[in-house]
Amino acid sequence: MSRKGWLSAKEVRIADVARLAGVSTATVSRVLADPNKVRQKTRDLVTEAVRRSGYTPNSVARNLRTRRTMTALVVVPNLANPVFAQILRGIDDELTQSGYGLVIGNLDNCAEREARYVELALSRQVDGIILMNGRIPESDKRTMREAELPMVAMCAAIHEEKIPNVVVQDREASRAAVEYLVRLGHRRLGYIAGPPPNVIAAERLAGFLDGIAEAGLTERDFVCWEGRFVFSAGVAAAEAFLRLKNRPTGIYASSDESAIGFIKVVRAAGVRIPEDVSVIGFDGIEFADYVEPTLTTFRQPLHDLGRKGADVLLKMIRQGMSPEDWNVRLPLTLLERDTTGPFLRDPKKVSRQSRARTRVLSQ
Amino acid sequence: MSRKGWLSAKEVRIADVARLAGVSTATVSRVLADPNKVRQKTRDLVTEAVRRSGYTPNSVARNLRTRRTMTALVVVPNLANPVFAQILRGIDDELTQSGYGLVIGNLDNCAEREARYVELALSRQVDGIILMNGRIPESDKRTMREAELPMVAMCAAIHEEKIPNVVVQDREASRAAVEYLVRLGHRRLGYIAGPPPNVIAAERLAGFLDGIAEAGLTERDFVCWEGRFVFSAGVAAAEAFLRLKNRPTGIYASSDESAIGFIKVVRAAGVRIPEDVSVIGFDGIEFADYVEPTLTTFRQPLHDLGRKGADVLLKMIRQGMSPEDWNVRLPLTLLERDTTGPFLRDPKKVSRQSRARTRVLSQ
DNA sequence: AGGCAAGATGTAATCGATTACAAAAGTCGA
DNA sequence: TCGACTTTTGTAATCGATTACATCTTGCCT
Repeated sequence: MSRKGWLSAKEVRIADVARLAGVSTATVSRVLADPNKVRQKTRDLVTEAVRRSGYTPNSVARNLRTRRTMTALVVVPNLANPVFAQILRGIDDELTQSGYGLVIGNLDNCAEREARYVELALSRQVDGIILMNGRIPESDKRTMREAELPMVAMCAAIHEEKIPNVVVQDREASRAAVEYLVRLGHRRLGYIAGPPPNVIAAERLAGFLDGIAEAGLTERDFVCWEGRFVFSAGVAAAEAFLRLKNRPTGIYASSDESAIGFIKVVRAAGVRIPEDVSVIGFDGIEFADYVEPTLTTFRQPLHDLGRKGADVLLKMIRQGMSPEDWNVRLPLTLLERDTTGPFLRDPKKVSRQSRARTRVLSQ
Repeated sequence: MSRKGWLSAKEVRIADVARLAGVSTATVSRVLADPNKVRQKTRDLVTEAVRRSGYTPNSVARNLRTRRTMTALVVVPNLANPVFAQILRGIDDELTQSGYGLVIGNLDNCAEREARYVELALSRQVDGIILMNGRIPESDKRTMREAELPMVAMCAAIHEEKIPNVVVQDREASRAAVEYLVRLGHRRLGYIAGPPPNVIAAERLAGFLDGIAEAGLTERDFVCWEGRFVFSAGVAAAEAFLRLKNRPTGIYASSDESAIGFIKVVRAAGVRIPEDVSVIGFDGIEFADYVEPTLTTFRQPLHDLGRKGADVLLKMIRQGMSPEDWNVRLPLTLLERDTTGPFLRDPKKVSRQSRARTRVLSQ
């Protein structure tokens, strides 16, 4: 009952191949799934019939019967963010290697879309889910837990049983960023935060405050600006910064994009980086090495993070929901470049040394 | 016959809902598909049963029966490239609006993966395909044409019947870029190309040559460097540039990333932009506005391009393969910023004026 | 009340594979 | 050559929805 136009061509089914090869559909199926199960001679017959007919199995039918789709759903808050793009590549590599495919669900910070993806998952179109959005409605969590669908949370610590977290050491690295600025002599700091409801943003903020406390600083020694991990957030922070009478000399931005936005604006206003103000970012996107001056930042092991997340998901899918604790927290690397320098009481002409150092965050 | 662990929970099917509501499965199905087809009273009964049981239709089964998946496959060469990320958002918006989902196939410049996606498409897991890879093996083209799967080519002119192209005016804009540099007085030009097998790269190169011819320049007046649209390509081009005795003063890079990579390296070598060398890019990625100096470039209407591509695909899916010519070629916008300036015979101290102009490419 | 059209619901076939189970074919030693 | 056992193949049920067609209600007009 082929439809209007484009399906009119011969739609070849497994039965056609079976007829052509003079065997049953079961045999054809077996040849395709596990060739050793059928005799060499029959196998050749079938293989030839498949080739001649140009048969491709209908995987929708297969998925229905096997109750598996060999596909995982990955929900990202924002595809345009290079951080997620890199993580996705890691996930993709790992899944592909195991014969799984992936569907990417882009939220674009639009809650409404979220429902669509929950739906997708619940309707058995995928075998598991990786969530990278920082906040998930309670109702959805409940629904999905009830559906007992394997699920891992990345970039967003979900404190739920049965949902492992695969994340980086956001809090520790944030603490270390402050420590780094303090060690350079900065005693008045600024922080460009992430969006408040986001769990990662909260972690990094906590780390920042850890560092503040550790350095013996108080509330009067720092300023916080709210951001959304994007360029424009840095721009807004910079504008606020420029209005201050008593400006911080050390800025920690919780994302590279916001660091870069900040730098652009303050430099345009005549502020020198790093002579007047040091800036350190977070993420380690490729771009950070192409701005002027090159951005000091903590690099996330994005590709590894993706692989690890997919690895954990695959384990859950294959072994069923496991009681074991599969939480993972990967360390970051400090890339010390040109936007940070020692605090100068009297910033005059300073010859900038060019660097090329990289050291691993010690914990 | 629930599997090992995670499927042991009650798997609720349409029959369960039907029983609960005291109606047939047909009625339940109708309520879900088109509520007006059933009487108010029955409808309420069913709705309530659905709610109570927590039923979600199994879309794999539905897809098998309806022979549609309401899903499109989008193949991209490189997810990490912000150009594709933006196009994807446009595609996603359009598809979502029409109730379609999308699967993203990331090639990562790895031909082997390509086969996977052809397979995916052929196995009826998607209703249509959008291809953004610049080169598609002949064999695949044939296979897919035979399968008569709706397909549109974006960012890659495929000269095939039944495969509409939705692209930007690569060639025209390239020509205009040269014209722009020439009008500024530059008579010695450099071109950072894309990867040769890529159709887009070829279009842009052709446009560059158009511009050269139009300006009355000859082969001795320009240099070409091969690239791959990425940062590192610009870096390599810059190194070659620096080795030249008679350097070009106007550079046209066929991607923003390569322009940015180029600028970073030549500036480090003491070349001033735009006093010594003018650089114009192509793409208009957000990032181009955050480098120093801000990059003059042709902006692609990425979001619109994505929407348009998806729109054409949906038309093909809904109306069948059409003989009509659905080719689309969108215009670009010149963003005139700070990396370009007039040719200076004797480049001394020049006060740079800050700009904020944008004008639309006239064709 | 009777008749008829329109509307609502149910029955059962169908989509295209996989796979449990049964049946047939092959292998091998006595 | 005859079981006994293993390997290979076939038959038919199954996955979970949709939908053509048949049947049953309902409403309305005379």
